[in-house]
Amino acid sequence: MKTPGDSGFAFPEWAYKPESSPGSRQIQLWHFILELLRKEEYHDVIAWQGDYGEFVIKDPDEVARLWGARKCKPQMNYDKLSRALRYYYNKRILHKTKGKRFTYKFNFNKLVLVNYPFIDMGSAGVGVPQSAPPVPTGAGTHFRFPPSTPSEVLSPSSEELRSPGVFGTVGRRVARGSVSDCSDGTSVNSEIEEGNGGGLGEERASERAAERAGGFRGAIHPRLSHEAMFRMYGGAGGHRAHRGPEVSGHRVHPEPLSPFPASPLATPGGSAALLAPPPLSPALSMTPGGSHLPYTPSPTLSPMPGSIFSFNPEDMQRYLQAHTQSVYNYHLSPRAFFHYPNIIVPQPQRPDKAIPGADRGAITTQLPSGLSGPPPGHTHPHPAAAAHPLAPSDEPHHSSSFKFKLQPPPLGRKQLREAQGRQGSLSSSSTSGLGSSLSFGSDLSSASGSGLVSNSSSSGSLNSAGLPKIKVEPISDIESEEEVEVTDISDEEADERYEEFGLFSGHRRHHHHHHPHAFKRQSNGTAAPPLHYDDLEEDVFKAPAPPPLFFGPASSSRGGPVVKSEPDTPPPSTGHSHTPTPSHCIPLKLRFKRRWDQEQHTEEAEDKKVRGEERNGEREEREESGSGEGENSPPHSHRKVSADLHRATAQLSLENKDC
DNA sequence: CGCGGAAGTG
DNA sequence: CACTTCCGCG
Repeated sequence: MKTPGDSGFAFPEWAYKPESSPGSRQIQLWHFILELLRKEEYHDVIAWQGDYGEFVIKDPDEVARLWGARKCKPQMNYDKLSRALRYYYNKRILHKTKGKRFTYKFNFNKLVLVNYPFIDMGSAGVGVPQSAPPVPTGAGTHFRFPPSTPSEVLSPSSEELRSPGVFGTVGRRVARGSVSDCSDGTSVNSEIEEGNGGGLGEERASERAAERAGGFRGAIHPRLSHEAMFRMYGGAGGHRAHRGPEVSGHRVHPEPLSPFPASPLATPGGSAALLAPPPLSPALSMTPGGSHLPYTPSPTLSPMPGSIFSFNPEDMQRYLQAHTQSVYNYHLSPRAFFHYPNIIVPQPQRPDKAIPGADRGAITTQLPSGLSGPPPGHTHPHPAAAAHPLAPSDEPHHSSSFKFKLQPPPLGRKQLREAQGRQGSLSSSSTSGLGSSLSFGSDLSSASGSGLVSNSSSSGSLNSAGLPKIKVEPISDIESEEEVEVTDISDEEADERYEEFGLFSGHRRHHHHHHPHAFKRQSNGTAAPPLHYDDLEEDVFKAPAPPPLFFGPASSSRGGPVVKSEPDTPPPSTGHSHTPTPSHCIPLKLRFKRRWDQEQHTEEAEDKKVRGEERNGEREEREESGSGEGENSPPHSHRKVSADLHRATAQLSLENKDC
């Protein structure tokens, strides 16, 4: 079988954005890896494979060599390179895919999440660079998706691209070998050329690929096209890896897993449809086969000159839905959803007997009938091992599953309700306690915002503004906790998922300084999966969710946004839901935190390390204070986060000076 | 092979 | 800071 990577998609271009920030430094390894991944020429050396964001270094020595060349470190070897990669674990940029040699997985979110609309929206106010105004472009049908970085992204020499027209340059950026060499033109480049025999610019290659894939390119502005966002490489299908075939025994996912696959559901004119393999959402990567709705939103172009992307609400809905499932499947903290305004979280389903002994439970997702999403309620009975990518022989002991409890949304229900109440409620299954549903009011974004959690599950639909809603059904009535069984999702996955939502993760700080016990990463992780919920937690909480500013009043006007709260929730206020209750922030942070901590204390291990790094940003001080005001002043954190992400995403410096 | 500490580098 | 180098451990 060929590796999915062949047909891989690439990261969105903006992911590569150099944005040489003030200290734009040298090229970073992850960036370099990304570069290699995006070039077809290197598919024999390194390629996307496996789950979303997962890539395999098919030829470690070669990769090391290339890296060494790039950095002018002739002594580089895989051992060293891998050490560097390992440092990324703590940074959460990468994960190791256990059981698969030379296989790592990007934590794409870390890198790019920032670019998500939600985030931007939210952060926009705060200082996200480039972000466009928080107002929805269209009447409410689209999400605004200002790339955090200007569209020019991709190419190294930003100047070139920077032309006012922004778009104009598409063609040009090309050549500059991204993988450039130490001395100009020589070493690495040459290698590159060798590989592709002609050296098409990276871009070019992509473009071609894109065209092949859908041929839609022309329709849209080049820069803004889907492709731009989610650049994909048409896979050359026939590659065969020279290095062990064993790599992926049987991958369930046909596709390449690169992080931002095109949307399957692309709009009619859209291209995505053309891509054969249904892309997985980044967030979903791990979800048991079939149980989740794989979906990646496909941004469409917005008319705005500033290159703003818009997401189709439906798409978003699907996307979110998918995320939601992931969350539940992988026991992500509900907090994750805080970042998504007006979303209703779908409820996870228990594994059921459907899968005897099998691994993970699949979750069924239901979309609100009104939505165009995926078929409601379809469940996939066979999420089992067979389907799971990792399941196979690689991991014999997959069976080991551990239980963890999902924490229902925080307790502050009252508060929550109140907060949310205004948002409208739909409710669906209500659970008593909160179950699972959260609704996000808005979040991080505005400083003033208040994050909301609704206890109840609500149904989702798009609100007038176009926000997607996801519904979550409560698994159990239990108020506070749910038990779910998950199979070995070891930290990796957990982390990952976690991170996916962790828009702002990155700086985590802990109150408790260190724990006596250090947890180490275990290899098959059944045992102690270190989860890093804290990150999210912190981040999430730090940023109080502001009211759904997204659309401003106007949008709300439409029918009521919809975030519904559970039946319990009293205030059905219909109509305009989003109430800006800025002051309303609920200091959920801790609440969640504690709970999750219990389960996740494993994380602490990392804390040690991370802590060191992140300790810097400690200004967390009174997070706990129940007072809501804390929430009001999130700007800093946001800003910081954004900056971080940006930074992360940014530095693509291709050029390298002489050694 | 993979991990991560420790020291060193620019 | 982001590695690079070295290394012991599993």
